[in-house]
Amino acid sequence: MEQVEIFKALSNKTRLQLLEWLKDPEANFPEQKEYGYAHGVCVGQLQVKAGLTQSTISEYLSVLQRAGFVESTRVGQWTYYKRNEETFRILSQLITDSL
Amino acid sequence: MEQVEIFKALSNKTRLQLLEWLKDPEANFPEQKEYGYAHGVCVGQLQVKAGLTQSTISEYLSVLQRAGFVESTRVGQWTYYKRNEETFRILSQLITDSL
DNA sequence: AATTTATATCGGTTTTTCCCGATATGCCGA
DNA sequence: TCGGCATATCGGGAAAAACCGATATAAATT
Repeated sequence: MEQVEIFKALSNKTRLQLLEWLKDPEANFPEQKEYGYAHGVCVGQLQVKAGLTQSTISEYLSVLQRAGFVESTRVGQWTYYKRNEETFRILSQLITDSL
Repeated sequence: MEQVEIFKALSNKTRLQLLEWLKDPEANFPEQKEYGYAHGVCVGQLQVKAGLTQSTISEYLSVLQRAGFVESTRVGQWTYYKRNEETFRILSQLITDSL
């Protein structure tokens, strides 16, 4: 992934918001409590909270995934997304080291 | 400055290139040796090296300045730009702390 | 097999970004 | 004060991004 693509992924308010929400699924998505948070949060919950259409959120999650900020797990008919903290650490390091 | 604006400033190949060149003015802009590097590199040098028009580079430097990545100094008819390392440190910190 | 539910993908409209040429501004030397 | 040089700003065309609604796919339910 190109550096510039990484930053593009972060250049959108909604996408930043999704990443922030995913920092604390329990607090931000209590509706999902009965299903657990092991693999993160499913697309539908994120979509409702963001208030944009399903297609848009799906696309945004895909952008974040291509940049490495989230990973997805398919469970039955649901796709769960959770943060990949490693990528954030690497990015932080990249900024101090090579930017 | 909004977080998203910071990342937008970094979402362009040429702007990232400018920041990289400014890390080592002596190595990347030997033509400017006789004028010194105290205040960084002047717009014209950056423009020639980038191979885009003067207006584009001027605009890009302005974007980087608004985001805090560079600062400018006017000396006679020249405007010199240099990196503001503090901003990079803050951004790196922001990513580990709040992103 | 048919229906429902969750997500992904596709095609299109609007907004934003990229990058240009032309022009304005500001500083300098003749 | 004029002409020239460096930079900034302005207006615009082309490309990309931000969304949307419609449709496709895939799994679960009947």
